[in-house]
Amino acid sequence: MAQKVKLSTIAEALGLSTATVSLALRDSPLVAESTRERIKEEARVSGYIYNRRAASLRTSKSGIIGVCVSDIMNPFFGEILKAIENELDRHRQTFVLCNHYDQLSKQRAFVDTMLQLGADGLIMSPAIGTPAPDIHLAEQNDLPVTLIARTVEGCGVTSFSGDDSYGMRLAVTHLIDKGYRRIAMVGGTDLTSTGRERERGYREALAEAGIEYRPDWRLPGPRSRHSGFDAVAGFLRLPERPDAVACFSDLVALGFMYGLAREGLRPGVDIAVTGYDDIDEAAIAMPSLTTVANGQSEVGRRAAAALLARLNGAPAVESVELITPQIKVRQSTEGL
Amino acid sequence: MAQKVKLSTIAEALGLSTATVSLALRDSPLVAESTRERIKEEARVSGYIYNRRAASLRTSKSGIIGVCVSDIMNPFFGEILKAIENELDRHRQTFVLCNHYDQLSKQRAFVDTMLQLGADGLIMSPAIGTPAPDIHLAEQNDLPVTLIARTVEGCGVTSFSGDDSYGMRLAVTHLIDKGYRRIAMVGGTDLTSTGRERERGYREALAEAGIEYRPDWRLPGPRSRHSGFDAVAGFLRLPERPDAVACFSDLVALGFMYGLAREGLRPGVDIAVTGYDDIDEAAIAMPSLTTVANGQSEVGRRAAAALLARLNGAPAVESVELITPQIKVRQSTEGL
DNA sequence: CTGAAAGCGCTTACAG
DNA sequence: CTGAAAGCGCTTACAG
Repeated sequence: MAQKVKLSTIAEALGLSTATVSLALRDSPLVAESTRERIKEEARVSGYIYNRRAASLRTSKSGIIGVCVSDIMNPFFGEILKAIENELDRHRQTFVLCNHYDQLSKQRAFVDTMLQLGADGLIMSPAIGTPAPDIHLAEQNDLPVTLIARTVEGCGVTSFSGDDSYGMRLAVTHLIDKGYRRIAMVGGTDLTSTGRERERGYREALAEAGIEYRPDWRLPGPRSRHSGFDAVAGFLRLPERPDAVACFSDLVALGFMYGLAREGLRPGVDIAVTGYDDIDEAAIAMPSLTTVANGQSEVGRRAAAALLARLNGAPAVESVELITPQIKVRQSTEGL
Repeated sequence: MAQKVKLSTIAEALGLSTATVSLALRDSPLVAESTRERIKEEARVSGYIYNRRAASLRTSKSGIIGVCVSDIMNPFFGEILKAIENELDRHRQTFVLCNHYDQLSKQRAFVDTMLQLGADGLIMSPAIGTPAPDIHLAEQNDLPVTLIARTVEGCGVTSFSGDDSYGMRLAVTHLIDKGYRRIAMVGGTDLTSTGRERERGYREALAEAGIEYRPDWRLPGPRSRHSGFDAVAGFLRLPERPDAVACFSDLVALGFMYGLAREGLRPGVDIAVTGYDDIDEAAIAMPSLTTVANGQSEVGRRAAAALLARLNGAPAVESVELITPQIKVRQSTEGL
C-alpha cells in the first residue's frame, strides 16, 4: 500500500473540498450529479476505504449491533440468530456476535466492549444471574437493549421469548392424551426463566389431568445433547421407572434417546420422549422427535425489529412478549 | 445519562491534563502512583467509558479481529472458533464473527466492514470461489489474513487445516482392513479444497488396496446433516449396493445413519459408516460413529497464534500448514 | 512527573 | 451547488 487514501486525497485530486466529497459519497442531493460521479469514480480507482471510526466519532452512530447469547452453537439460538441477521442486514447494520457461556464476567466484558465501540444497540439472552443494573448501565449510556429467550425482572426493557409454560403444557398434555401417566421431566434449571417456565408447564399439565407431581421424576440439570445422554443413567436407576419423558429441549431429548438406545431401550416404543424447540434435526432423527416449535425465527425477527425501533427513538418499555408455540407430533411418542 | 464523561471531564475534576489522565488509565509508569490512583478512582465513580473509536482513530489499532466462516452453526467450525476465542481472549482482542454462507458477496461485505472499522486482522475460511485478489485487497490495506480449513491458491498467506487426504485415507483404509470392499463416498464438493482433498484420500486408499474406483459410488453434494439424510434415497437406488459408506463429515454421516435407520437398515450392522471431524456427538450417537479427528482446536489455536504473530510484525508467508488427523474407531464400522 | 498542542479522518452547520 | 472551519475524544511527541 502506497499511501492511505482519505477524503482529502480525493478532494485534492479533484480540486474540491472534503465537505463536497463526503456529501457526494453518501449520495447527498446537495452535490451536483456530475460532481458526484467524478468523485465516486475517483474513490473507486484510488481504492478509497471509508473510515468508519472517524465518521462514528463525529456522528456517534456506529452501525454496530451487538448480539450476545450463551452459546451460538446451540441450534436453538442458531435459528434466532439467523432471523436477527436477516432483519439487521436489511438495515445495513453490522452485527457482532458473542458467547457468554452463562458467565457474567464474559457478558460484562462484551457489553463494555460494545459501549466502548459506541455500538448502536444490543440484543442479548442474559446470562444466568444477570442483575437488572447491568442492563440499566447499557441503557443509561445510550445503548438500547432488547432481550431474547430469557428475561430479567426490573430490567426496564422488552424481552421476546416463546411462551414456555404453555409450550411445555402442550407437550405433557399430548403425552397424557396418548395414555401415558408416568411422565418424568429431564433437564433445565430454575436459574433461568426458561427453565422455570417449562417446569411450571410440566406441573400444570399434570395437575390439570389430576396426576400427582413426583419430585423424584423431575431430573433437572441437562441442557445439552451430551448431558441429556448422561442423564439416562440416573433415569434407569429410578426405583419406579416412568414410561414417558418430557425433555427440556430437543438437544437434551436427542441425547437422551441416544442414551436409551445405548441401553437397549427403544425410544418411542419402550419410552416416549418429547423435546422442545423443533430444531431441524428433530424431524429426521430416528425416531423422529415429537417436540414444540417455539417460534425462534419470530423471536429473532421481532427482537431485531424492536431494537431498530428503539434506534429510531421509540422509548424503552419493560414487557415480556410471548410467542405462542405449537406442538409437532412425531414418532417418539407413538408408543402405546 | 447526565453528561458524557470523557478524559477531559476527569482531568478538569482533578485539575490535571488529559494527557496525564490518558497515561494513568493505561497504567503508564510515567504517572505518579498516587496520581494514578486518584484518576482511576475518579474514572470509576464518574462512570467513565473509554472511547475506543477515538483511541483507534488516533493509534490505528482497533483491538478487533474479524472471523468469517461459512456457517458458525456447523460444529466443525464451532470447535475451531472456541480455540480461536480462547487464544484471542488471552490477548484482549475483541472478535467479531460472521457467516458468509459461501456467498462471495457476504464475505466481501464483511471484509469491507473490517477494513472500515480498522480491524487488526482477519481469520477466515474462504467462501467457495474466493479469488486471491480478495485476500490481497485486505493485506494491502494493513489487514493481515490467516486462512483456516480451506486455502486459496496464490493468496500469499498461511492457511491451517487438517490433512484431509491423509485423514480420509485413514477412514477408508480402516474400512478395507475391516474387510469391506464395496465402499461408497457420500458428500463434499470439489469446489472446496477440503472436498477435493477428502475425495483424493478416498481414491488413494482404494487404489492402494487395488480396489477399482466406481464413479457411481461417489455421491457428491451433501455437507449437512439434512442433506446426508436425504442422500440415502439415492444410495438405495444404486443398482449395486455398497456395504460401506465413507462420509464427507460427521454431520453427513449422522444424517445418513438416521436415513438408513428410517429405511429399516441398521447402520454399523447392515451398512458400515464413517464420518469425519469427530464432533462431540459422534461418540454418543447410536451407533457411535467411527470418524477422523482432524484437530480442529489445533487449527484454531495455531491460526490465531499465527495471526497474532503477524500483528506483531511477522511477514506474510504463503504456506499450507497441515495438522495430522487421527482415526477414532467406534461401533458404526463394527459390522462384518 | 505533568501539561500544551497537534492531529487521527470524518461530518456538520454556516457562508457564500 | 461548493468551501472553510470547527469539533468528535482520544494519544503522542515535545517541553518543562
